[in-house]
This record gives sequence, structure tokens and C-alpha cells, in this order.
Amino acid sequence: MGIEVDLQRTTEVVEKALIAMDNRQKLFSKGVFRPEKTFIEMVKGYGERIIRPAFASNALFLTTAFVFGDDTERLFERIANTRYLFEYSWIFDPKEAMNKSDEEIMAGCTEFFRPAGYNRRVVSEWPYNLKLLERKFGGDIRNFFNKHDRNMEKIVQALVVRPRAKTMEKKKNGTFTRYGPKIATLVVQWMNQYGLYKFNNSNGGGVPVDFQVTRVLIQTGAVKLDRPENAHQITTLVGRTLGLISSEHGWQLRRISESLWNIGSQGCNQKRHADCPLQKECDRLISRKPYDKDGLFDPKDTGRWE
DNA sequence: CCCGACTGAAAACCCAGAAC
DNA sequence: GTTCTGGGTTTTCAGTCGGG
Repeated sequence: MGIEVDLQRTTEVVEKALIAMDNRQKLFSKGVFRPEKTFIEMVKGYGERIIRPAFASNALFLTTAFVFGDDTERLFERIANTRYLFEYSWIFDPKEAMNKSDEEIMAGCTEFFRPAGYNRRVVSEWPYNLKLLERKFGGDIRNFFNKHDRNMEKIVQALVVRPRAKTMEKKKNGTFTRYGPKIATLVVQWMNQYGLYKFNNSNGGGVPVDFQVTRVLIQTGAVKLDRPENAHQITTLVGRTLGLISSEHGWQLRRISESLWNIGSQGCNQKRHADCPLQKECDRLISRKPYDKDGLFDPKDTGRWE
């Protein structure tokens, strides 16, 4: 059988998730969980206070790279502190950073973000990205977006280069590093959602497909597997399918992403099955272990009913 | 009651090298 | 050449527990 994405079933599940989100059903009763919100509002406010129009856009663009291999809620809780932001605002300022060594920049970056594990690599790429931003785009990420016709797809494409592009390849290309298919789409989604940049097409760029989004679709039978399969292949297929469904039904990509991600991270991940709007659609709980350990999605039930 | 020590879970991916 | 496969890697925080 291999990997089979059931278009009909995916549509059904997505529609139910959207309805639940809109009607504040079950785990959506307190609204949509947006761990990034406080921090983004904080950088916007700070940028206005220091009268630097590029500050918030730059800060969000650079920070989003850290939404890799970290707990998003904990990450934003750690850094959403006005005193810290004031003290470390220079790490988001391309001009000021030009006067500092890579080591100094990396040290400041580590102190501010206190990276949790995998995303330490973001720290080592920070000086490169920051200096590229200054040299090539005049210290304003919005110039990079302008260069790609303010078009979400083109911007994501320029950041990703190609799936699994090597860091060196991106550097040769003169583009930013640490932005893969998930993070690149997440950046444009947030930039648009929080009004940090006006794109020409506000519903492009795709859905950031991660473990949580995919697990919901596997557990509800929208993605059918009869044995463990490669995670990258599945997330690519899922991304394509969700894009298709979005344009077919006129559903916003951001809303599809938020509804499924909320159900996965706030529901399944915390075993709140009784509080899940997709409870009746779902017949299992899959483990994250094979995903981290072997890069696989294992369809096996690990005990939703325990 | 409050510490420090300890444990376990969690993480909106990327890349080298093998296989076509 | 391009595509695919398999696997890496580390900090943080909440929860628990025993000793002082």
C-alpha cells in the first residue's frame, strides 16, 4: 500500500477541524492557542517605540528559525520578556551586529534564546543570516520580500531552494540558511497574519506541515499507512494535498494549519481525547519516537484508550 | 516547607552518503 | 546528475522525591 493520502477523507477531517475552531468546540473553548502571539506583539511595540520600521519584521523573520526542534510554547515564553528584549535587541539589528564578531553575536544569541537542543544550530547560522540581511537587503527583510514580487510562493521557494538543500548550497546561492519547507511557510504565514508585511497574495506559501499536523491526519485515516514510512515523504504529500484542498474550497491555509496544529499539540500531545473535537473521527494515538529516532511515521496505536 | 538532585518527555528539521 | 534513505543530537522544564 505504501503511503496513501485520501483526498476525500482529508477534506472531511479538515472541515470538521475548521468548524470546531470557529465554534469554539471542545479544546478550542478558550480560543485558538497561539504561542507566538505575545512575543510578536512585543517586538512590534518595541519597534514602534524605537522608531525602527524594520525591527519587528527582522526580529520575527530571524526568530522563526528557532521554531525548530524546540517546544514552541516554551520557546516563546522564554523570550517574551521586555527587559531581555531591550537588553538583547542588538542581535536583531543587522547594522549594529556588523561591528561585532561572529562569536559575540552567537554568545548574545545563546543568552537570549537559551536554545533547547536541536536548534543550537540556528545560533551558529545567526551571524551569517544577519550579515547577509545587511549586505544584500539593506538591513531590512522586507526588501527581500519585495525582491520576490511580494509573492508568498516565490518567497518560500527562494528560502527553501529545494527540499533538503544543503547549508553550503544555500550560502552559494546567497540565500538565508535554516529555512526549510516548514519554517519558510511558517515565516510568511506569521508575517502576513500579524501585519508585518503586505503580500500580494495573502493565501499562498503552503501549510507548515509538522509532526502534529500529520499525526492528526494519520490518526483519522486521512493518511493511510500499513507500516512505518518516511516522514519527509509523508509531510511533502500532506502539504501538497492541503494546498489543493485549500484552493478547492476557498479555505485559508493559515486556518487549516492552526486548526490541525492545535488539535495535535493541545489535544493528542496532552492526551486530551475526551476534549477533542475529532474524537469520533480518530481511532488511535501514534508515538513521536519513530519520527525523532528514525525519521518515520509509525501508524501503530500506542494507547489512546489507556 | 523548601531546596537540590534526578528523571523523563518534548522539540512546526537537516544533511551525508547511498542508490538510482 | 538527481532522488531517496536513514539517522542524528541536546537543552529545557515540569514533576517527583528525599533530606534538611
